[in-house]
Amino acid sequence: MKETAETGKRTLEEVRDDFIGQWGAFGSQWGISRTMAQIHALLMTGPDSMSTDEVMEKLSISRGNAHTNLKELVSWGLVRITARKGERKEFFEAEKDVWKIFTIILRERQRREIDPALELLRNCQEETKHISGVGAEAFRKQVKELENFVGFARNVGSKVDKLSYGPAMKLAAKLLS
Amino acid sequence: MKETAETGKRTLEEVRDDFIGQWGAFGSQWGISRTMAQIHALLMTGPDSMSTDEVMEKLSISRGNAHTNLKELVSWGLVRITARKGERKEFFEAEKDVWKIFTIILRERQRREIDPALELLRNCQEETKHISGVGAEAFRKQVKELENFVGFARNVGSKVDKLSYGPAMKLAAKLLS
DNA sequence: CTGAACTTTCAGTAATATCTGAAACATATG
DNA sequence: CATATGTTTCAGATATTACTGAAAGTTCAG
Repeated sequence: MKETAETGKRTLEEVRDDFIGQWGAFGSQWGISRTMAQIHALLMTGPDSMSTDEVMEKLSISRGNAHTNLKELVSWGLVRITARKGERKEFFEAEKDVWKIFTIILRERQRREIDPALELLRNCQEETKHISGVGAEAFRKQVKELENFVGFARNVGSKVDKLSYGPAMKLAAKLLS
Repeated sequence: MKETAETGKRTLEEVRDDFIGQWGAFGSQWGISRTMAQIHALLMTGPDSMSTDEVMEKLSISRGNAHTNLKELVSWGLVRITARKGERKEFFEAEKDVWKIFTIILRERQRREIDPALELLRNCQEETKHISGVGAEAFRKQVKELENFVGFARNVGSKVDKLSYGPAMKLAAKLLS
């Protein structure tokens, strides 16, 4: 926690760099790479779009790393490519609307994790249908219950995904009351 | 996908081992270690509690690894230590109730990830309160919005945590209608 | 107390995930 | 074209995380 000697106050740049670093650490606790989360934090909290070179510079990372993670963010839909007149370079700007960010991540994780998990659970039941015995019963029962729950969670997720911020808040207000 | 040559059907053990393996892979996409997820899957889908040695044997892992991850599961509250009469060893049994499993994980992640994130967001606002300029405005605005959203999500999570399965289903039914 | 049964720790090793830097590729400009 | 500018790829290097196995620690029965 670097700070100016005199006042005990840190500059915007110091606070922001700190934020970006820690946000990256959070990201890596999830399945997201540290750099991807950092770039997202960088673009999200800045006023302007940035080029690959600016991102490299600001985060002290290699071109390859910057490139790969920027494109990964674009593929998630969390970052868009924009143009600046008179410039040939690509510039990147982040989605800033938190509800949109949330639904994008929700959708992506459903697709990448929930759906395959559901399929696994269904297959396991299908394949052990014909087997009897205490072991098979225990296995099937638990897998069935997991499937019910995961399927249920998936439905809730899909529904929430379709909501926009306002209605979602209203619904939550009801829940929280 | 090993299967018996004659029938095209796999045995319970084959299907279950496959399930455990894949469940472990899902776990490692989250912040959970592969082994921890595998042990949980193993205990959850079996009819009986198991000793450390049985877990080692079934998953072909070392004693140290089995031990560490079993204790980690116990610290999460996903696994309990039980005794068997006439045996000095510790036996481990998993929580099987899916709603309980869900709320345990929810609570643990709130504590480990959401709360620290909220603190970060609050600090960042506090520390940049006094700074002006377009960069500072953009930063503060975005951080504020993130804080609102994360705080909101935390509240919803806490509320859900306190629900039991029945009421939760009812609520969800309303949401899904 | 002594040894057997069991649990815990941890230094070293292995596996995995991530990053770098440079070369290949693509495209626009004069 | 030839060159400059910008993008993409990827083999090798590095960093991070997880695992092993053996030794030390603990507990209990006789």
